[in-house]
Amino acid sequence: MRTPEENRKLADMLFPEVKESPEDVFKKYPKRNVEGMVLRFAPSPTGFIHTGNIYTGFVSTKLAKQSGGISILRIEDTDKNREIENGVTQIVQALKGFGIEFDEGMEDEDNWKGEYGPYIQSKRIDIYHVFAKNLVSKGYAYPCFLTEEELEEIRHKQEELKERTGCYGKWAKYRDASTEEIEDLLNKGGKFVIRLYSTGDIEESFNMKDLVKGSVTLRENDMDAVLLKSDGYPTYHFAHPIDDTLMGITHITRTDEWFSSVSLHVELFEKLGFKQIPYAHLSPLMKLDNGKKRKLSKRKDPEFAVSFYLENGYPKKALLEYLLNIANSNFYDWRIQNPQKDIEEFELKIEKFNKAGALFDVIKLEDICKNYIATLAAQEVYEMSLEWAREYDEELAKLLEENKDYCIKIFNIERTGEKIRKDIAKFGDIRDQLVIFFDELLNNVDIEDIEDRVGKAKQKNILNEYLKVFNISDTQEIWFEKIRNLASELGFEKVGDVAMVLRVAITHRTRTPDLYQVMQVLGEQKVRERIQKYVDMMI
RNA sequence: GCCGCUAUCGUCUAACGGUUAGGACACAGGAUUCUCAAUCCUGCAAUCGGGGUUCGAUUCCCCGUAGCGGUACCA
Repeated sequence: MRTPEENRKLADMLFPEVKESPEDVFKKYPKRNVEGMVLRFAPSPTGFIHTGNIYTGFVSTKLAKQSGGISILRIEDTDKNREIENGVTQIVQALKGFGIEFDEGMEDEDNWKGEYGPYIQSKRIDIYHVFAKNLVSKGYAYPCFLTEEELEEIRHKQEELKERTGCYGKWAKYRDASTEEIEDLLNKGGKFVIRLYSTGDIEESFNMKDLVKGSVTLRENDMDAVLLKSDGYPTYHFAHPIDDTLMGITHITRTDEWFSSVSLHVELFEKLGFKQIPYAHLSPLMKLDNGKKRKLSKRKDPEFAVSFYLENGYPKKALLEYLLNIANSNFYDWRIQNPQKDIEEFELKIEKFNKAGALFDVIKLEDICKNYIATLAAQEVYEMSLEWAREYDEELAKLLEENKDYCIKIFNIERTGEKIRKDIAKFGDIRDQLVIFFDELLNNVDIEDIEDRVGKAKQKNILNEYLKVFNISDTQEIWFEKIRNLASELGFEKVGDVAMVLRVAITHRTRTPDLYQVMQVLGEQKVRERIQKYVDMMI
């Protein structure tokens, strides 16, 4: 064991450039004076934004906002190996695309807003070093010179002995090394990391409250975890208590995978002399893989990349609704009762979060999307489709731009009144729905064959007769009356058969929106043309 | 292996220790002055297993089992 005096000397030896004390640092980060929750979303800039990121980011900003608090975007870029160019901008843009914005934090690679910055960990190295030095001087941390090979060796030995793997207790070779030995290694240029000098006992348990999980029992930590890597960057474990404390975070919302490290974090809060910030561990989004549930992963599940939803044109708000539904499943009941309200008005409750991970259910998502789009006015559908198309389907964008009024009329079919059509889940579906309204698109698709139902001669007969009575200004009642009369005159039992012949002649499809409305939108001339063309084709 | 968390229809979930275990999505059937969609109605379908505690257990306790997460100089 080193004496307090030796530890102070060691601290100076290790961090000669660090002059500040923790108190000095705290002066730059005054206590906040806010009523609500101060929450942070802290992703790594790996260049891959996944649905889980949107989920955590959305939930954090929503909780902060509805409580009258502050939301922060902090970037955790302490792993240089995983960094990617423009990673920060990508995250910011992706979140912004979903309407998720923060009160403080990074705005792109170099800029941030807020008084508690820097909001990117690579620019906070000097801060971490102040606390690391302080910990060393108190004997709560020490330099460790174990190489990767040595660590590997230790692990093998532990496995052979069936002991827990890791750097702890008697296995932590350098925790009680003498100052002389350390100095010697330093002089030889030995690479080192700074480790926690853990005083926990794995045999001891303690209780704590997690805002989502409730009361939990944990073993004390006894691992001499790495605090500062050999490149001087902090590990997540070390940066977390420091950043969250300095930034005045009131509740730590993070994904469940961190739960196992809570006891380590608790020990760090203690050793750093910080007040423990309460945790809320959010269960992760899962997917079914070969019949097994598992956490969504970046590498294995490209379909959970946010870009997937954007490319297919899932309405962003509907995705948020789906995520809200996963967070607090009573959201759906609320939505049924308040079909028109904005999700801003729904109050998310942290204690209602589900404890187990939820499977990501695309079917349910599509249901929400359909319902969402059904609440929009034709004009809005047009605008959103156009916005999407401009980015992902230029040809469609052109079509929409050149036929604005016509398209709005199309989108208005079965959008008013009692029976609202719910067949659009995503803007990627729009193109297919427009096909029957544009000759140039219609000519490229095969005509659905209904000869089995109604023979050619009869079809021809129906159409010729219909052309004689067709009048575009008929009301829907008269329109239908005419079809019914035609059916009985020509000896058809079912009105549907006659309507089907008309439908196929006009749209080339057996399944379309309300035929009367479709014809109204197409206009008299086009309807006559198409019917005539179909008749001529019948030989 | 070890540590921890979780466990209700296929999925997301609800149920002061007392309910015919409820709802939503999906699915199936029916209704609807045209097909599809929508809408309405009906149906299908669950408390992981075993022990306790209790008059009574989905609910509390224990033991299994399963799933998930962690077990890194990744976050």
